[in-house]
Amino acid sequence: MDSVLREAGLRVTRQRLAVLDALKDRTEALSAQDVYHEFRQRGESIGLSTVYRALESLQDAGLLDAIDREGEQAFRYCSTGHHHHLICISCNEVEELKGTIVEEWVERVSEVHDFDVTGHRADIYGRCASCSS
Amino acid sequence: MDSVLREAGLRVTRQRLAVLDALKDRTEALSAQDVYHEFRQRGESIGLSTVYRALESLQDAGLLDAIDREGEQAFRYCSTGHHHHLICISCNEVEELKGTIVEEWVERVSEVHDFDVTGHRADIYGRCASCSS
DNA sequence: GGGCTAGCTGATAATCAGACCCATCTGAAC
DNA sequence: GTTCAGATGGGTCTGATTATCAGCTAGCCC
Repeated sequence: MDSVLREAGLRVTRQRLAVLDALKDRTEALSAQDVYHEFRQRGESIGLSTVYRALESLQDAGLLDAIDREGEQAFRYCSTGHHHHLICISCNEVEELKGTIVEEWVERVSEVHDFDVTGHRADIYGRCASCSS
Repeated sequence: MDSVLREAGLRVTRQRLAVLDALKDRTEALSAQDVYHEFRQRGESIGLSTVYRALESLQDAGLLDAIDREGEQAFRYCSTGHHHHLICISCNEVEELKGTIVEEWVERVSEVHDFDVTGHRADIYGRCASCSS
């Protein structure tokens, strides 16, 4: 676990490891507030600012993906490589979607519109099988 | 202009007309704050809450499209019918993208993952031809 | 192993979009 | 014209995120 941080050029600290650990092995996305409160409930000490900073640097390092939630950002430990998300608005469960259809679309649009594309987002929201039953 | 509001089941008020007017004939997206400050600078009186409410109800009525901007929502007067956006991060210019590729993708994913889809977003960000030169 | 220092932490304050409240106002239906 | 549900304004509140800054510490050098 240390190595992932080190490779990303980040100093290995207790707090970063704790944040990474809280997101690892989870398929749902958590916001900074979620993570912070989870720590507090467990009696672990961490600063709110630190949680924000840890999430940001882990995202920059490509270890976490940010997911837009109504009014706040949530983060998920994701595989590397570009992908999209299937997000359950009920339980926050997130599935990764791999594939090239969207990328091909972006490529085509960028050419047709003479647009210098810097990014795109394509996410699907809804209810997962267990939440919609 | 009145008729669009009336058809949407909204009462025709000076403020709603003003907000609609501020967005109409513009291709870029404006946030509630943008709209509010534009009014204030012109010396027109309107409440901030009213701007928020007007934008919300106009969006609900399908007259405006919401666009996610870093930390805030922006709105654009858009054609009816589902479409996606090509957003210039430099000048906020927005182009509408029609097409069914994304919808087909969503449809397929929804079936494969047994997901009750309630919405999706597929927007492309970058620099328009004139901003990238 | 000890010291040094850039990078990190944490508490608090500041900021900023947006929601809420409530007294007042006004379209529009009669 | 009267009526009143829906709309407005603005002040206050909330909740997420960012800035500040003094103190701490990981990791490098000796």
